[in-house]
Amino acid sequence: MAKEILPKTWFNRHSTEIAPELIGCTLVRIINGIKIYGLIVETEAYSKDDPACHAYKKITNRNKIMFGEAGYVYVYQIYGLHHCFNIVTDKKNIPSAVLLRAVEFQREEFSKFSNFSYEKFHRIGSGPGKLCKILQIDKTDSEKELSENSGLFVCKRKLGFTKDLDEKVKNIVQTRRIGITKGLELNWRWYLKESRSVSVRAPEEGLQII
DNA sequence: GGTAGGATTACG
DNA sequence: GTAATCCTACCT
Repeated sequence: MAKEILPKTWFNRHSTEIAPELIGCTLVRIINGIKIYGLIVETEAYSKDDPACHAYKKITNRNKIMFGEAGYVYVYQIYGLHHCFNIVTDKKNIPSAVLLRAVEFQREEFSKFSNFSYEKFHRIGSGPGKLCKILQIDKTDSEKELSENSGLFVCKRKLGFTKDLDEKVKNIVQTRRIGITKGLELNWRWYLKESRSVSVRAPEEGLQII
């Protein structure tokens, strides 16, 4: 399992650069002192000048964290029911973030969840709301810094990840974002094609690949 | 002070 | 296809 923590400075770039690079990295959530590891398999980028971005129009109390420095957490509630987990990217005053849309758990992680068997719940992290639910992420986590201390951080890809992808003839699909009404022309979603935990697959899967 | 609608999910 | 469910942003 990956253990090298990505420093805050790693996120200090455009969200469209970060989002595909986060595929294959590991989100680590600490609950009651226990580390739960989820492989990041689907992300979306949001940025300045992007009509789908919550910070498109102006700074508000909700979105202000996106205007700050990279490596912080932005969580918001949607449809009154679900939470979405984002990592703030890019330089200060350039509002942008990457939405984590799906994580995949190895079979052994399931012993850390009570009442969730691998057989029935292997897609328990396949959706932005679902991954927040299983990892107990909510608005109280918003504006925290990614760190061991805050119980939320990201580890870099394991050695050989990109090489493995090359051998499988590229395996990251780039396609349209989900659930938005504006900015649909931007293909700012990326997912790991081979993952069983992708939330929504693109009909054109296999055409646009990295 | 009121309200439209949303970066979703689960179920039929 | 659509109900569930509530906060935020934006309007008066």
